[in-house]
Amino acid sequence: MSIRKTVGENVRRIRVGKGWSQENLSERSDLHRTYISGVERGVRNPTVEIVEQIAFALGVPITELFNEVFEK
Amino acid sequence: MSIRKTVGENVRRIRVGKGWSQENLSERSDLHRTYISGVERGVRNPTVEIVEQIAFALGVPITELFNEVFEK
DNA sequence: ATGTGACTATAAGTCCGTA
DNA sequence: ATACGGACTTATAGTCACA
Repeated sequence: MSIRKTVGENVRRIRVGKGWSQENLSERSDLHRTYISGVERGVRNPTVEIVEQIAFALGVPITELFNEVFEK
Repeated sequence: MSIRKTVGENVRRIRVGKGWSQENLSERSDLHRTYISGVERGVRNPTVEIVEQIAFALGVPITELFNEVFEK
C-alpha cells in the first residue's frame, strides 16, 4: 500500500464521514476540486504543506491522514 | 511553527540520536546530502513519498516526523 | 457530484561548488 | 561534517474542459 493511497483513503473516509462533498472540502481547504479528487485517488503526491492544509480543513491532526486503513 | 520546521527538527533529532551524519542518512534514504540539509532546516517542502522514504531510512513510523517538538 | 487528460507555472529534488 | 548558493532536470501545484 503506497503512502499516497493511504493518505487518499483517509481523506475520503473522513470527508465522507462528515457528509461533505469534494467541492465542499475544496472550498474549506482552498484547493481545487479536481486536485482533491486526485489526492483521494492517490494519483497525486502532495507536499507536507498541502497535507497539513487538508488535515486542518478536515479538523483532524495531520498524523491521522497517515494511519493505515485495514478495512475493505 | 510551520509543518516544515516540525518535520525538519524531528528528522534532525532522530538522526543525531542515532549518531548518524547527514551524509549517512543521505545514503540510507537515497536522497541528496544537500536536500537532507534543506529538509532539516525547514527550507524544503518535501512530498509525502519523500517523507516516507526518510522515515523508513530512520527506522521510525512516518507519523513520528509530524509530532510537535516542545523542548528547546 | 466526481474522474480524467492536458496544460502552464512553480517548486521539488540533484549536482556542482565555496566557506 | 554542515550550511548555503547557483544551475539544472523532473515532478508537483493549480486550473480547465469534458466525460
